[in-house]
Amino acid sequence: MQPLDRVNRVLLAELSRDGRKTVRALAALVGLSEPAVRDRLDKLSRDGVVTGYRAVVEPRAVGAGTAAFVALRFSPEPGARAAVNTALEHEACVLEIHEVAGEDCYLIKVRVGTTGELADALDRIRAIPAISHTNSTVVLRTILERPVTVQSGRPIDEQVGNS
Amino acid sequence: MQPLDRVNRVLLAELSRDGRKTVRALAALVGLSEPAVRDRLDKLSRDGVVTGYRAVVEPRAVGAGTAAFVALRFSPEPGARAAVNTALEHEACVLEIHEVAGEDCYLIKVRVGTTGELADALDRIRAIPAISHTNSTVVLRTILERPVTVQSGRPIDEQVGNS
DNA sequence: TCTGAAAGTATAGGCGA
DNA sequence: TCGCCTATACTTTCAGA
Repeated sequence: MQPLDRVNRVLLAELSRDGRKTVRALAALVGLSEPAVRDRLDKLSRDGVVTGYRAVVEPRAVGAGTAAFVALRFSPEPGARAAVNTALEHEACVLEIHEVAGEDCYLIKVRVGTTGELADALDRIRAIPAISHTNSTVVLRTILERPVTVQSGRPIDEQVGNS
Repeated sequence: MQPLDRVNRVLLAELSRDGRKTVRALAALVGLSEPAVRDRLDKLSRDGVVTGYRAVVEPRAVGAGTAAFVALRFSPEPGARAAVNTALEHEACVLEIHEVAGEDCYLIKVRVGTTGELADALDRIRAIPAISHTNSTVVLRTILERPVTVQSGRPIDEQVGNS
């Protein structure tokens, strides 16, 4: 996980905005040949810097328009954590699980279609044995939701000169 | 925003797993011609069901390995909301802004490289005029982080028969 | 729906640090 | 050895019939 060079930062910045940009266009952008860019992309994937390419879907269009954040507490018994993780990961509506500092153990993000489905999901989550307490925050409206972005720095062709 | 038919659900399920899958491969998967699939994809983009294609980047590799959720309260003056939105959106580290039910007004998700940068970001956020109160929850470890997924239902070739 | 031209991608072989 | 190059063969896309 060494720091990325400028070329890789440009490639990542570009692909995190448009994941279908062609290798050819990327090569022209960074001033390298296509095979060189292909090699870099392969390496970024192999190294786990790029974890995948995805279509981003509007949640409301696919029955996931209702979001909530749920703070969880659970007993500190050995094995409880693994059991909780497994149970939560099997819930398709649980999109994020974060271990957090503070009184709560986990903060999770849930997406479902309706408040009724949210109620059902919470029932299932509360039924997970080790979990002792949940505290839900329902999202009324999502104002911004954007992916991790990469700062590309100055464009490649300004690298030299231009004091 | 009518409900998606089975073919579109398969296309979305596939592209949300592999956003670089070729139209040809998708066409073979759903049993339609390439132009037909191309038309469907164009329409899904036009209709806003697919909002884009992106490379997913490992946050730690690009200096965004530290996450926090920050609950915000702000004065209910007219105009305050718009000012807060604008100020938050200009912070590159603010990845999500959710308007929530409950005592807090907003719940936002922040990603930065280090806890020092987190402190700086919080200082800037607290300096936004209308904001009266912040309550941060620092993420110690992210256990799961996955995109909205689409249930494809039964595979296309099982549509008929097979009682 | 088909088909050929254009665009994009993969692979092989070679060069220089 | 590694990263990059050129050249070429192959695949995919797209527009017109």
